[in-house]
Amino acid sequence: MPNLNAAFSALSDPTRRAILARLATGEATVLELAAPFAITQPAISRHLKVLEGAGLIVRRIDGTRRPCRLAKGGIEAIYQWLATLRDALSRNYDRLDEVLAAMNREKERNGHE
Amino acid sequence: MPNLNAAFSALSDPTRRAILARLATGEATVLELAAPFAITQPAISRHLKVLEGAGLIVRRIDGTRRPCRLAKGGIEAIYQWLATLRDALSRNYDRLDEVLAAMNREKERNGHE
DNA sequence: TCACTATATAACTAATATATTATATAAGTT
DNA sequence: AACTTATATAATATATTAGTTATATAGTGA
Repeated sequence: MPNLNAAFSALSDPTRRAILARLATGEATVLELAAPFAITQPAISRHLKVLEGAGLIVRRIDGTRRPCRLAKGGIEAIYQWLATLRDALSRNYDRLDEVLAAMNREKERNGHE
Repeated sequence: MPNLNAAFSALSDPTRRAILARLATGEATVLELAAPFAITQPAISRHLKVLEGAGLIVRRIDGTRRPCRLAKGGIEAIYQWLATLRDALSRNYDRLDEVLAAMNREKERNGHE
């Protein structure tokens, strides 16, 4: 059971989503990740800490560098949660629409606006 | 372009995720959605407002009731964002692992710890 | 050793979010 | 009309978050 709270919360920030998108193309160091943004390095370090805490990235040590990459497990976990919701929705959607349509038809018959 | 910030932020709250899971089984009113939780009705109303603002649910009017259901489009949008990230990750994952393994082998050869 | 580079942490500020209670609104019932 | 039910809104307290600047830590290389 991964931490969905932390993971979705981490994803709610556009800077962090951009960092993840960048990491989808491969490993990168903190400064490399910081480069495209107009915010300071400490701010990026904090974003990375959030992403790591949420299980969305992992880091390794290479001298003074801390290269980051995506954590497959964490991303898969939230993907699965959403997939489950989406599937349940799809399963019920047509039926639900039918029910609602029927209710509307009934209202019409009863002379409601 | 849906509002990913709002959508992921909405999903970061466990009460709201539980509400969505409940709605995956079909429409429900505010009080029905509030029933399982130990928080007040106004708090639930706010959660629903957040979910609606994020495009994850829609509401209709039925007398004094405001039945809610999942908004297929919003859920599909974030699902797709995650699917894209996941796919990019999968595409790079094996190759990346190979690169990292190669780097480690090289380090070993160079006598690093 | 000294200076430089890469990153992290601390202290602080400003903005945002969640919950509560109290109250308003509007529809349904008698 | 009066009472009840379903929901929303306002006011408020508290907690969390994201950013800043300043500083610390730890490798790297001359």
